Amino acid sequence: MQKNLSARQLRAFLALADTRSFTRAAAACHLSQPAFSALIRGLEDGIGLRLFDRSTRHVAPTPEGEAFIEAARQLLTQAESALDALQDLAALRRGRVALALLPSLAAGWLPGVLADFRQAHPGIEIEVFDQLSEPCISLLRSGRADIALAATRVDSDELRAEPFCRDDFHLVCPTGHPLAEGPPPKPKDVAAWPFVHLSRTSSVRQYLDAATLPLRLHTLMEVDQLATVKGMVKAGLGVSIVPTLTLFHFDDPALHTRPLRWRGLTRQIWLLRRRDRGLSQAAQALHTRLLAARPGSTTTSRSAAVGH
Amino acid sequence: MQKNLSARQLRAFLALADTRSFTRAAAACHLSQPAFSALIRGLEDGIGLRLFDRSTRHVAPTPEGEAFIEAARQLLTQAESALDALQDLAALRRGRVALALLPSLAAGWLPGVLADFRQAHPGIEIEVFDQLSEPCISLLRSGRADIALAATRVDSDELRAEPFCRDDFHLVCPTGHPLAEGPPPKPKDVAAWPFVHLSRTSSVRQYLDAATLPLRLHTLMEVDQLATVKGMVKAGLGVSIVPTLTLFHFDDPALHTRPLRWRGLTRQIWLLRRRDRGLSQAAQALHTRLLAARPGSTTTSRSAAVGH
DNA sequence: CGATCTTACGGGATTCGTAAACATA
DNA sequence: TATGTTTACGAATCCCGTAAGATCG
Repeated sequence: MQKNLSARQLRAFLALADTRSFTRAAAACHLSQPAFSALIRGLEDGIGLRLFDRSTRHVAPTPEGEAFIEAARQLLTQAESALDALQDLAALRRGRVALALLPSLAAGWLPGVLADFRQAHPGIEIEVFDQLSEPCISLLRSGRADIALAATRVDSDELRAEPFCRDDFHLVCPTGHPLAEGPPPKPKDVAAWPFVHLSRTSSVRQYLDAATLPLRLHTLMEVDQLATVKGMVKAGLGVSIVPTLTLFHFDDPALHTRPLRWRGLTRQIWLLRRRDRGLSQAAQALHTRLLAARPGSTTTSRSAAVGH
Repeated sequence: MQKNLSARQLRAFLALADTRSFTRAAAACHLSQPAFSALIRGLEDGIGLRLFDRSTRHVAPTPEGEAFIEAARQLLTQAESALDALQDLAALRRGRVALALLPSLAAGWLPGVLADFRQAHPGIEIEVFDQLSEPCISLLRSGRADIALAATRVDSDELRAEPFCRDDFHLVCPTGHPLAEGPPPKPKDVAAWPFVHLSRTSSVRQYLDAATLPLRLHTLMEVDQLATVKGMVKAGLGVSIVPTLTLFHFDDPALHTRPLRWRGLTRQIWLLRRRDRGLSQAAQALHTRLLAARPGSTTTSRSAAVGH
């Protein structure tokens, strides 16, 4: 039994049931009256049942037609609501996107991007996982995140990595500290001072160790949070080296920061996505914005404006 | 926004989501693969959103397509169930019909008709109102009955009457009674004996009075129920005259019945329907059977077989 | 006889299937 | 290279609108 049923037929049926006139219903459907008549006949033929009693002067639903009115109305409503929901997604009026990224990006750079994004698409729910690279990748693998920005390149069967931005490092020392002035400090210069390290779980430590080899920095202590680094350095206990992206933590008159150009002392941030699943429209839109506002891009985003 | 959505599109969409292959889904839809491809493209264009990510080697729903699967499945299920319900009505597998008719018809003639009808259409619910003509017509007017068989002709704006059958009258007397034999009795013959009348509320009384004018029958008593008439006559208290259709009440060796051919002593039974509303398929089917099995028709119905 | 639904019919759009081109693993 | 999707294209079908016909009040 080849049942085909179209939304137009349902709309025509309801229009006829409402107006009880082929002429008026045809007008309501923007059709000529004979075409409308054929549409109704097609519906009736498809069902194998007469839905309207028509004499030239009077049109009324048959008892069966009457019974179908409610069902048709409901059906059409649901179809339209389903399509509306889909079109809301297409138009970015609704949706959801989950982003996993490094805490440094999440705190300093992301807020401005999201502010723009949210203003453009207020209906889209955003979930942010501000985690280190490893958890970010797990979130992506498990499907809880759509996109990840992490310092680890993972280009596997499941995941696809593309370069996102580079992150340089800055020296942080108290204002007036000897390292704050003069020619750009070398590893040996920094090694002369007590150094506040970030914990090993952060990828930063690995970059530092690699870039200072064969020298070893003079470790004063290891801490987990950048805020702690700031406090220690500000108190004059030592100096530190932190990624440029985290500099917003150190915006303080008592502190001085200066860029370092040591060989190898730069890290790559990768944008990671699942290979098996495309991005939702919302994720796509956010992806576009992330790229447009990537640190170091020429496009001035609100994040840059706020940052300085 | 001209949303048109057809069941074929939904079926195609679901087939593709299930099989994840244009080729297999096209086969499932009995279409060539390019035609199927165009169908999907038409759906996507109509929505304005890509529903599948396809590379030549892999087909998978986009996140939005994924979200639509459930809605589409539900929509299609409901559409099919609505159509099935309608086709059940068309095929007389389901439905409902309400018939209002005189108690005499309801008890004697109707059961056989309904037995046949029910056997042919077990899924159709039947409601019988066994009432006198007046209530029958009220039921029809109020819409609680689809068809009425009554002794009153009502041909108004609302109701349409067509002749259904004629009903003659029989004399009822005890076996061996003088009126049981000899030439057909005339009114004056019957007037010589005590007579058991049916109550005035029955139309029978009016026909009797009219047919015996200017004579008046010798009224012994008035009762409401035919069973009471039978009891009285059987006890030898008097004789009576009853419609032929009620003769099944008097099938008793102690009683004798014989037809009367008095002028005017015949009543017309009318089949009444609403003028504003067509009959449902179930009512239509019953209507056909009522006519086919009408008393006096050549067609032998089960009612006739049982009646004798 | 007038309003309204149905039928008839020519033109245009849609949709089909076959065949060739194209793309990815 | 082989499998599977898209594009190209001619043919059949469907659908629409105009015009004529039928029917009921």
